[in-house]
Amino acid sequence: MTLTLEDIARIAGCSRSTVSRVINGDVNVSVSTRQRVKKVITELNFQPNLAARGLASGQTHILGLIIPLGVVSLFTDPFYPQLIQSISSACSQRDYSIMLWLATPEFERRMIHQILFNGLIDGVIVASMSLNDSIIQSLAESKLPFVAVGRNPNDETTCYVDVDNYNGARMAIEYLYKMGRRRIATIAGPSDVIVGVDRLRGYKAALAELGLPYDPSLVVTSDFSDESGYAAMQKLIEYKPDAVFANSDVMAVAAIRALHDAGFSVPEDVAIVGFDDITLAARSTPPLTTIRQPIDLIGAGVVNMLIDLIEHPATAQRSLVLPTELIIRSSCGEDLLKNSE
Amino acid sequence: MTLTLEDIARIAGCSRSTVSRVINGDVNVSVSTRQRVKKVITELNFQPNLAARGLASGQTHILGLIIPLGVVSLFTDPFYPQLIQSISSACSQRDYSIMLWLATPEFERRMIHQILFNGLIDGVIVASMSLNDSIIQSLAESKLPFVAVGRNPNDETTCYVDVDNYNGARMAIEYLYKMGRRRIATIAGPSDVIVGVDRLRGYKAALAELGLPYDPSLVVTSDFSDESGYAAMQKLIEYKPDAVFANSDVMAVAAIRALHDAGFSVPEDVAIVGFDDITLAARSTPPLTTIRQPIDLIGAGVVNMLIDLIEHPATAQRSLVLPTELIIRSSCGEDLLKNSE
DNA sequence: CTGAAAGCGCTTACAG
DNA sequence: CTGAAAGCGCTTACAG
Repeated sequence: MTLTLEDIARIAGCSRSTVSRVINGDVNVSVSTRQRVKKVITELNFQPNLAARGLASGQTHILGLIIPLGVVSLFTDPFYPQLIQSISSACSQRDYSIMLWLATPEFERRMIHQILFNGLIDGVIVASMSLNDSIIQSLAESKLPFVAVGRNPNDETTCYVDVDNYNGARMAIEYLYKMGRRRIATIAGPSDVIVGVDRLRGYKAALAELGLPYDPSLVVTSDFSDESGYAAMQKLIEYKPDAVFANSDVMAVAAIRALHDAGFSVPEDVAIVGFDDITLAARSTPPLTTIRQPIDLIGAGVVNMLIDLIEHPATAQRSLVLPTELIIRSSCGEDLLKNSE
Repeated sequence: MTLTLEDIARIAGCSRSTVSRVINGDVNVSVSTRQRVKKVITELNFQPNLAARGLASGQTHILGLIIPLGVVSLFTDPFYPQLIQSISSACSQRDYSIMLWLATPEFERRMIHQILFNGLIDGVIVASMSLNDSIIQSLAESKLPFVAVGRNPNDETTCYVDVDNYNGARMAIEYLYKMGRRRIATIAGPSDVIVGVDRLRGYKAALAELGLPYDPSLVVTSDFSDESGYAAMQKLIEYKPDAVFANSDVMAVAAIRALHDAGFSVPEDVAIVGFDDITLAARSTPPLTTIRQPIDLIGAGVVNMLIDLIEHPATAQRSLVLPTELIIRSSCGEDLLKNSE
């Protein structure tokens, strides 16, 4: 039932080698033969068997996508689904398919092995957030091309695509300053999560530039979950910040809830800036001012870089750092500012 | 560098056929040979090449997962990420891998073809929500085993795993009745989405059983998005319902927001029941009473059914309908009830 | 520009 | 219980 190269060759009146050549865009085929073969392929809707192609050529046009789930399921944050979506769409555009591994600790070792040595994957994308990730190490030991979503400051060989978290955080703080806030707190990420570290650096740098004192009691650590955002804000309240920069929109919204529950209002008492610009941000009450991550560009960037790496094995580390953008809504009282200007 | 069966055979002192047999659990291998081979495999951490295995045996141990994204990105609802997670975990347990296709309309035709005829997939799971889905039709025409997440009343051949949406909706309405509500509205799904149709049937059946009149102005259609939940509630307000059963938690939370924004309180003025029991439900203000879908069981059910189908080709339609559960929190005023009892 | 042939790394009758 | 051999459907030097 299923067609093979041989069938197409017979019908087009040529050899299997020639059909293979036109499929793979080899230049050594006469124009007339090429047209004839292409016509047959299209009419019969022929699809080459990828297992056979992979075995013969070593290229499957399949990319692995590994998302370590860690302890807290990061999947409750819409950022990951959107990232998967953007990677999936970029793959389709480049005519690649994707195999997905949600690496829970329990299956991690077995999975890694499967992934690296099953000969089915041309390269892999790892959305690893933490320093010293064992997955990255295993990947590095294999010869498989891979690129990480998110940089790792301790790693000078892994190729990555990242977002400018440092400057994103700076922008947030500078904006809060411009809005008249002076006791600016932050709900930071865990210290082993790189985006959190970078955003905290940006926070501190901005305070220094603006001549604001750095007060450790205004920095509370979280794990990016809604609950920890809520709890962080509760802790912060006693230190009376007039603004909070949260490391994610999910936590920013949780912080707003914590403030409301404690009888404070946003932005009058406390201004809030989030990070990500997920759909939730525009719909919160009040709508959230936030730092947008260009998720579509991350997906496209990482897929293109990986395919490039597969086609032209890299000698040096490659990287792409995408800009963030301040999206002004009303959680910092923009309206008040406009009126006073 | 990468090991092959031949390498293992040489080291273990037997033929490649024998190694293949122990890997595949063939009984025709002596105990001593089996042990010797297994030892070598373990020590060298040998992983058979899946492309070669797929080509030779026709079985790749790879399952396709297709999620049609449709017009509205269903990915903003945490239900899908959780479903992916549960399917992924069930696959790992059964030692299968998964290829993911997020089928946007633009790539749909090409993808379908790729998926069906690339010879790389043993079977597919489709999380299709709509009637007359062209993907299901293409799948049915191919000989590839597949199972759907969600039943299709017009289709008596496709195997599926579903949740008891009909009785879930009934439970919701009966509970609202028990809480003293009599003007019970519903934020329904689109008419071409099956879960919506089933829940609407359950809603109507419950009204009939309880002797409540069916009032079409208390039924508003939505598309499962936050926005449409909000808009639906706004429309409903003029008909003065004292309770609303929303087709998803996302919409239930949006409805609460719409009520608050219009000056009503929940549950005093209007009681709300959602559907899904995503994490958001427990954290809304007030915490949401909802109908829980057993997402983990859906994932395990669909994966096990598909693998079973691959191993024992089915003659008849198979189905699995999982029970839903009423999770009582405070959006219907449970506390009031407790106090009055 | 084209075809015959070898080979990718497995599985699986077949023969013993 | 075990091995030699054919075959899965492709790609890719090689020869012409």
